[in-house]
Amino acid sequence: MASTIKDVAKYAGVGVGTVSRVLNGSSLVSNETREKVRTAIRDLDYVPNTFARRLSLGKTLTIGVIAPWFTRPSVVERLRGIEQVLADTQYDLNIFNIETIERRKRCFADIVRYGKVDGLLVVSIIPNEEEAKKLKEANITTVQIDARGYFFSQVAIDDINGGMDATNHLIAKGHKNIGFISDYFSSNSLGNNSQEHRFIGYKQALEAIGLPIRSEYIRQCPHSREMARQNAHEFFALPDPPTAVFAASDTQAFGVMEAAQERGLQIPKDLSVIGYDDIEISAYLNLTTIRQPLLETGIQGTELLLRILASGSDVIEKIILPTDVIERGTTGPPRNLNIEN
Amino acid sequence: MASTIKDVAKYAGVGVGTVSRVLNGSSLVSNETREKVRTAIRDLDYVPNTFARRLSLGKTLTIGVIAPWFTRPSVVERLRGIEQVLADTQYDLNIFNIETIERRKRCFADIVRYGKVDGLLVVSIIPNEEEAKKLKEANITTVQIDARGYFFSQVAIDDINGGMDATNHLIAKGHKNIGFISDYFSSNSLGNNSQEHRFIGYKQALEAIGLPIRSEYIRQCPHSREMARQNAHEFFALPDPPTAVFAASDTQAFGVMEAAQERGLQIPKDLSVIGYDDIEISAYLNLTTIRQPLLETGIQGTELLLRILASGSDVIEKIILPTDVIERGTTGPPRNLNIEN
DNA sequence: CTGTTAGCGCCTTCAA
DNA sequence: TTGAAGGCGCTAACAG
Repeated sequence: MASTIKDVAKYAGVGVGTVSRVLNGSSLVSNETREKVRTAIRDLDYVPNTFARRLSLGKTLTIGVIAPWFTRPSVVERLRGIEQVLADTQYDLNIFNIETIERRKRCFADIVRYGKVDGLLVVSIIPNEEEAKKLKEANITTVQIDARGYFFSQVAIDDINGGMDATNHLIAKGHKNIGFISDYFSSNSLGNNSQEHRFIGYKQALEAIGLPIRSEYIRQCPHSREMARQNAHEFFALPDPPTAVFAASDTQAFGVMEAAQERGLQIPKDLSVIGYDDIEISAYLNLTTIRQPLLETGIQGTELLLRILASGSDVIEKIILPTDVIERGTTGPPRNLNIEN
Repeated sequence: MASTIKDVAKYAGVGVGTVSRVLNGSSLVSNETREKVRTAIRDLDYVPNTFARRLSLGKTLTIGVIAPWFTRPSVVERLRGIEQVLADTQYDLNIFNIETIERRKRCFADIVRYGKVDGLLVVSIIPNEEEAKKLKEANITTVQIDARGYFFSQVAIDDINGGMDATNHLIAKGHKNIGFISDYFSSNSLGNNSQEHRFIGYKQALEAIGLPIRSEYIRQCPHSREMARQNAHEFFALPDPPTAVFAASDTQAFGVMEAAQERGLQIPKDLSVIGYDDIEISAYLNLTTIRQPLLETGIQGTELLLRILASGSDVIEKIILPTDVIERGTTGPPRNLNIEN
């Protein structure tokens, strides 16, 4: 059924080597022969067997992606970008979904052990030193997406800047008492520092205009609406509660909004809320937030990996993509602004 | 670096054939030899090269998944189930994301052309007759998930029953005027008939208790909140508007809720709304809905495919998974129930 | 420029 | 029960 390179060679009246050469774009073929081979390929509807090719080449021609929280919309969006660029290449995609720490360990171990990928895209987590070392020993070209770190090239967001933008947006509205809720800085021990960077941005924005960093305004809790809700309630119980809250993820922003509603606070009159991510529901719930170019990180990360794979370069390249403030209905001036002035 | 079957053979003092035999669990090996080989494998940390294996076997040992709307939470959940069971097998996973009709055509064509998969999982769409024929000719074992049809084995939901349950839930609350909004019955020409089945369930439930099927209560529109919103407004403008609406997807239910809000209708006092799917936000928005076991369809579909691949059976097997009514805050008795009685 | 041939690593006969 | 050898389809080195 499926024809082989031999069939093509026979049909075109040439040797298999020649067919292989035109297949791989070698310039050492006369135009005439090349044409003969091309028509043979077309006539026979020949498609090279990738496995034979890989075996012979000693390459896997596949890119692995290891990503946690596979179900989160933000991750899916990145995967879409990755899939999109890989679809037009000879590379296959191999997805490793990490849901637990054990699974993470096993994934990294398997990847180097089975040697089934030439390149690896690590999404939203930072390989630790040991993992990085093994990856390099196994000669697996690695690029990180949505995480900083020192070992590999990366495509990331400037989370410090994003955190600063969010905070400045609130400051520009007239807020002085600004709360901050985020996930734990190194959530799940997965080693992503985006949360911390957003916090640093928050801090720097406040410091820049001489506002105090008040520890009672700063909270970390698991990445869920529910936990954010509980923590927001503690904000409201403060003698001098914040008039605005910057949540380091939209999901947590929703928790804050829910708590506000339960407390009878109107948004944005009594409380402003700004999130981070701009996931799909955020527009629906009218949340002001920081948008990051999710799809784009997937695309650029993959292109970067492909580039490195092709060039063999080993300089570490860092691409930083910008964030945008998306202003919707959950932020406004604080209620008592006019009274104070 | 990576050791080969030859290294193992030499180390164990046997021939490569023997190593291959223990690798593949042949019984034609003495226990003693088997042990020798096993320790050799362990000592050398040997892992067989899958590509060589595949080439030799003439099998791809990979499962393809073709799925539309890759970004929808419901699809992601199914993929999770698929990935989960495949992770413990020798099979690789190859995902084809369909976003347009052209892409769909190309995917099906490529899959048979390149012959890169042994088995195929088709999610939420029904292969048409031509596609089915080609798949069979190419000897690609296929299982459908979340779609009915006659060509292949499948794991699906009983959407008729689900539609009936949704409608009966409304009826039990005392509603007699029940609207129905769904996607087009064959949306995007992708050939999924779940929408139609939900409608059939709706119709049967009404008929069962002698309620009329009123065409002005039935609307189809693109799968989006916005379009559902517009259509809901047309419901409300009716001289005798429905007191409850069954939306065939949660997304559309949100559109109905939004319209109700704009119209000043209180939910569930003035209008009951029930959705379908139980996607993640639904709990947050307190939507009563029909839950379907998404992850489970992925798991069972994959297991079914693996089973067929192993047995070579060609009887068409259909697995139907149940749905559940998840009652939350958007359904209640109609306002005028007490007046009427 | 082109044909021939030796692997790539594994599985599977075929003898022994 | 086991070893040796041929072949899966392709690439690359070698000779011409």
